[in-house]
Amino acid sequence: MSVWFEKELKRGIVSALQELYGISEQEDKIILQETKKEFEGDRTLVVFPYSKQSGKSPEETANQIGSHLKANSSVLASFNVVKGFLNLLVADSCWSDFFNAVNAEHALLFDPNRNSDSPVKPRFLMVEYSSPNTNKPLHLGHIRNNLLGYSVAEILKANGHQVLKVNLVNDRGIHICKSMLAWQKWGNGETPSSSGMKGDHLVGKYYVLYDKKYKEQVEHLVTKGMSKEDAEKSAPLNQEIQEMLRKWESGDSETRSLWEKMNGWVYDGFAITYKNLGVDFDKIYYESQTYLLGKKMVEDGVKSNSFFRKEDQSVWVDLTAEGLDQKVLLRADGTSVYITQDIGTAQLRFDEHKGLDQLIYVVGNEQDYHFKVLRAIFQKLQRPWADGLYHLSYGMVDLPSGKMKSREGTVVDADDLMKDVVEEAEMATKAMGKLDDFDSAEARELYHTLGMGAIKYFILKVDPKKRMLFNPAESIDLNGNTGPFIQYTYARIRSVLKKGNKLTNLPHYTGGHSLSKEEKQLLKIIYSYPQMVLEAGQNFSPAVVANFAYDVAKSYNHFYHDHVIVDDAEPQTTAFRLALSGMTAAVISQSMKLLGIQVPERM
RNA sequence: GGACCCAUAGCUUAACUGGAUAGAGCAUCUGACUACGGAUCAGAAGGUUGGGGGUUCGACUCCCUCUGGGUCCA
Repeated sequence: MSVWFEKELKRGIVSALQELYGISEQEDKIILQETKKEFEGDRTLVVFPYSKQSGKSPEETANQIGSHLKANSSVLASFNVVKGFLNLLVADSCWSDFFNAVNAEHALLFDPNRNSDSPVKPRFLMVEYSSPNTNKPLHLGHIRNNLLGYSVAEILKANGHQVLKVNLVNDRGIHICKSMLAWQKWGNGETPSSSGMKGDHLVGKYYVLYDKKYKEQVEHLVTKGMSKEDAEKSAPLNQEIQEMLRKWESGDSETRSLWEKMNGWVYDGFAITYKNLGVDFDKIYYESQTYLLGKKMVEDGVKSNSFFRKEDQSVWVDLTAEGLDQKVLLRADGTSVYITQDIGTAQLRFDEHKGLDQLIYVVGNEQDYHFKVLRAIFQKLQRPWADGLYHLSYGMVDLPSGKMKSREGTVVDADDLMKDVVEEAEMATKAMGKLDDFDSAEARELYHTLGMGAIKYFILKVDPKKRMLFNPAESIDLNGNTGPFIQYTYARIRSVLKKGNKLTNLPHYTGGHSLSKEEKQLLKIIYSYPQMVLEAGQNFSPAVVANFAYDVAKSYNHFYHDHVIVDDAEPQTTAFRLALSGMTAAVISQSMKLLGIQVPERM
């Protein structure tokens, strides 16, 4: 397909370098960046690196390459040189050809291999995200995790990969027992239906209650003269909780059935939260089902001398050669630690899914060390897939008041937060009085779309690696660089298209429309969609997609402001602009979909 | 004690992985067509990219150091 001028430019540059200076350069090594707005041109070649080899000044080198290109390429309209920057202006026909090709074949808009000779090799990937504990409800930190995981999975799919979304539920351990014990002692048989509470919140309530009672006991002992450390150990609740964990591990039927009952409540609650968040999973793993495999693997590792046992019977791995520390894998009493179950889970996944290339863990950056260790362990065990373990590490969400602590109740609850932003969207929409003929169900759906659009965009537009600040007291913005701004632009385009569709005498666009500055700018951005998806996939960054969607919306609004789209007197221009609007809407909708954000037809 | 991460305008943040005059939004001030949707658009003001040194034709980006914040490992 001749539409794709970049290849031709690169080819031209390669032969210019060869013929002018005898420099052999690979075509895919040539980097053409977008020309900055202040300068004339579409693509820029930085020639500083070549000027050394050419023996000429940067300016002269750029001029020579430019002239050579101009003489040998039909896609180049003109060029100019500023210092060592060679700015290339592409012929308008390139953009028109692109427009016509997409107009005829809509799927070209999103084809990941559209601008490239070497298609991305499809891979088989697994993305683990969410990973909640069953002792408390989801909070703000989980929201970032869920949105990131879901979006990254969608982006990778858009790159042509096969992707499995999985969740790992931390459903066992001492913290789970705390809620169970507190409920048993003080719950009086309370259930989600008897209390009207969401199951995860109910269980979370008893987790907090346990902690409160436990602290009271410890304090009481301390006032009697015991040291804090001893008090923490000998508090009656601590004794009981240890006993409960032992019972659980030995499979005591009463403990197990309480555990199943309460976890069931939590799962019902999570299901609602996940639904509201709009995330889902292809498969759910439970630590209670994988930790034994982890233990077994650790024992096997001792036999094969990958790990070693200390006198106190605890098992360790020595990673000092890899620049890490020694790390416990099994405690002296034989109980497993965090990483034990991760070992089992990873092994299970690669056993279950033959051909899995990469396992991507979406987990906060406080676990950076943990995942370095995990990978080093599998390298030590010589698993061929060890290098396929990838930790997608993201920054914490900070509150103005400092860190969230669930035991102290200083958390931003996920359900509350979603409710708040949806209400915020409702108030804003009502204030604008745009509800016209919405019935109440439609209106509710719209509030949800807008509220969730606001919070999702707000979180995803920030580079995942960076920690971000979230102030729940200040309501989420709806104007400017926000989800609703993009949603608004989409709804507006749909509205224009509707008007255009009513025209009875509208011809099919046959060409000949000469591009205005704004139209060309919009086309350029639309053109870059596959490039953007590729970059987002390589960096595991929804932020790239979010910023792109904003650029598209902004660019469209600019165009919209300066041009009349539907004009009875200009049928060809109208046809062109309607088609361009349709492409814009499609690109916005698709980008937002990658972020897990819906776009409304009206708002 | 050891290791890792972060710092950009009053606030929230971009910067194509070393390129041109560091872009946006919010907040502030000024302006826009009797409208294809004003949740829009145009403009003003706001920066020694935490401080100092180094490498380079060129540094927010790489190296060293200091300061401040955060995290992890015994």
